[in-house]
Amino acid sequence: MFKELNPLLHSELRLAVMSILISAESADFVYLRERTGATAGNLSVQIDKLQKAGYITVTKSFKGKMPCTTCAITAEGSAAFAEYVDALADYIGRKP
Amino acid sequence: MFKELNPLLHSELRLAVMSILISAESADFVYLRERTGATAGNLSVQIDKLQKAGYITVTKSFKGKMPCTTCAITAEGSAAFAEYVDALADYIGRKP
DNA sequence: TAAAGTAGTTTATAATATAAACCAAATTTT
DNA sequence: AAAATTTGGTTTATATTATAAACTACTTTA
Repeated sequence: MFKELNPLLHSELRLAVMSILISAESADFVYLRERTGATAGNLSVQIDKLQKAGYITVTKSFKGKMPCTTCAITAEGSAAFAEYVDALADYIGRKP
Repeated sequence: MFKELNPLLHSELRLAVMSILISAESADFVYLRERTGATAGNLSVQIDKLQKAGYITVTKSFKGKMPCTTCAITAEGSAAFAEYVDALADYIGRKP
């Protein structure tokens, strides 16, 4: 009955990041920090986990002279997100 | 944009328990353990947390000679669950 | 009556989330 | 141009959480 909830996605901040990237396709560190309201430290750690899981790609570049970290969702991340949402339906009683 | 996800409900097992109690109104320990697939120890701890939060009531009795722990959702628990589901919609992009 | 099962609780440990402290480079202020 | 501040992060320490393993108390079965 209850499907397992992917623990990598079952985290408030990582879920928020994935949620943004699902519709934005690409977003930089500062944007993600502002949209989620997270601290930079926390965001840094969670981005790292999502990247290591292969759910997002992280690209480092410069915008002018300032460093810029850009994140984008991968096909794998997109699929995992969809699966998570589907599993959640069991718990919250809303069929997708 | 992203509402806070009630950390008491944002837990796989506690969410499963609440989900069952939302539709069952009352369920005993063994039933909850079987439905969720959780270990008795974990379930015991999580039931305790939900009770302390005022989200469920826990009644101890005997079925024949065997002890029986029965859980039921409270109005407060029901409201918190609804609020959690509503907040989740922000993250998973499904309006309730 | 000994062994095995039931219904849990307590406790120890592993995993997680989070913020605080830090760093290097860029920018602004004096 | 030196000092102070801001920006864009990372690392690390700590608090919280989840979980299983070990335990208790009692019951049933062989």
